[in-house]
Amino acid sequence: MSGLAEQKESGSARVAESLAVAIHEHRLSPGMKLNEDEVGEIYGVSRTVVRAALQQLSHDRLVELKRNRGAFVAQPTVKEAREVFEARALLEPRTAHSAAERATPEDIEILQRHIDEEHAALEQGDTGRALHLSGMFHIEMARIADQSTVADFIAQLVSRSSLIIALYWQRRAALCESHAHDALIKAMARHDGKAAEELMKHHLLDLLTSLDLRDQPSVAKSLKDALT
Amino acid sequence: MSGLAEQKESGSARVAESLAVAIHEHRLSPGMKLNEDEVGEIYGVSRTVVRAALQQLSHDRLVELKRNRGAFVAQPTVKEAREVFEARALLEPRTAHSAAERATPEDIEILQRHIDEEHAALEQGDTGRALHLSGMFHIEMARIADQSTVADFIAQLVSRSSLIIALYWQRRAALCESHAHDALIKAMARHDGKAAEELMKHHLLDLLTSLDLRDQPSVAKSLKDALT
DNA sequence: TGCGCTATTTTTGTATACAACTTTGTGGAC
DNA sequence: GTCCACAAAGTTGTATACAAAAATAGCGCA
Repeated sequence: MSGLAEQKESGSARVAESLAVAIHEHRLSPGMKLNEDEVGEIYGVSRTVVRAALQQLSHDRLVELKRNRGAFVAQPTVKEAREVFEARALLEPRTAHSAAERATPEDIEILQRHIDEEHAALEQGDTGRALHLSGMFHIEMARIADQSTVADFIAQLVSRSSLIIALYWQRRAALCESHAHDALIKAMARHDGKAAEELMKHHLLDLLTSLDLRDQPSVAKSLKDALT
Repeated sequence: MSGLAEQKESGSARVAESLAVAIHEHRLSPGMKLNEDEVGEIYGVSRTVVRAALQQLSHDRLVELKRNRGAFVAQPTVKEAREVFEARALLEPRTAHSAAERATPEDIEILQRHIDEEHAALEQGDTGRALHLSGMFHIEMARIADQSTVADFIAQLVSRSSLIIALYWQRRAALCESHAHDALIKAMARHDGKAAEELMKHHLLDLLTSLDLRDQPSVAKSLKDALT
């Protein structure tokens, strides 16, 4: 599938996607400087497209742009982490409610496939892929709810959550215990909106409490930030 | 204030802001093509900064970017309009609740000033400014709630709402009857979170029902769209 | 006259060149 | 030896030049 079929997306989209994956997988550390020339060299593109990609990632809050200073991998603070999950708590439970009421058998099938792949990835120890699929589950749910505007917000929040989880992860088992997703899909299969809403609410709470948000991130943006 | 004091923001931010205002004030019609050379000439900047501005506006959903085709002023569909207000209904009532509980006397003062200016603008017939201030009221409320992540979403939704209202506006009086904001500020002054939440919920419902979302937008994207 | 193909023009996508700013390194004064 | 000023290097911000794609116009043909 990655041979020569797709060539439609623009260069900046490709670079942004690749950088986003690298950030999610924690290969790019929070706070790391993203030099435009360097990135351009790596992907074989000019600074023009690198800048477009960085601007896009900046809007997704995966990188922070500082005027005349450059782009840095975002380093969500504890406050920001809480805010992201509070925003999700506002959006996702009622979206799950709608999704449960609207879900078709095909939708359930798609979600079930996501869960199965997630399980497989976890068993193989590929936590990065499991995390990605776990996020896709949430995004797919918003799509089922037929709320593309909310879905866009959720997609952004899920993306930021991945970075947050990578930063503040406390215990591996809490990654997004597929039990929660299993229960959710069952509620959706029987179109039990209220149950889905409650399950999602508690799922997000569990996710939040599984993070260690007591102290500041360990990696500082700069030495000054760390030593003052 | 517009003489020579501020010169800090980048060119693209300035262009984006100016275009956004023009779109909100309906001076740029939905569907209108935004030629990069033309825009650049108007603002005396190169296409480079115009493209950056357009990309930013695209992320705010105020313009639509079509690959190899260019940028067009967004033309929200009826479905999109409903979705925007449904998203606001998810976010704003509970944000108003938090804001009411946290609001300081200074916060109330700021909001009151917004309302006063809004009243003044309405009496002067400057509906564009009134609409802008009305939106600022909602954004300020999210700021008071100390939820900058949610505030960013609300800011984007308010911005899109302005365009939607400009498109689907039915009756002038419904613009954002300041009565609703007056009642909200009173609830906040007495830190009545529950009341603020309910008021916001109904305010948004009123806003939505004041729009004429029965049929498609009247302005076509191009002459061809209109005549074929 | 109407249709379809090709050539031209226009516009966007990308690369490169230059200017402005920030940071860093060096040297001198105290 | 420390601090400040200034110069040098490096990076970002912007403008321009070129390539690729789309829109348009002109022509030939039925």
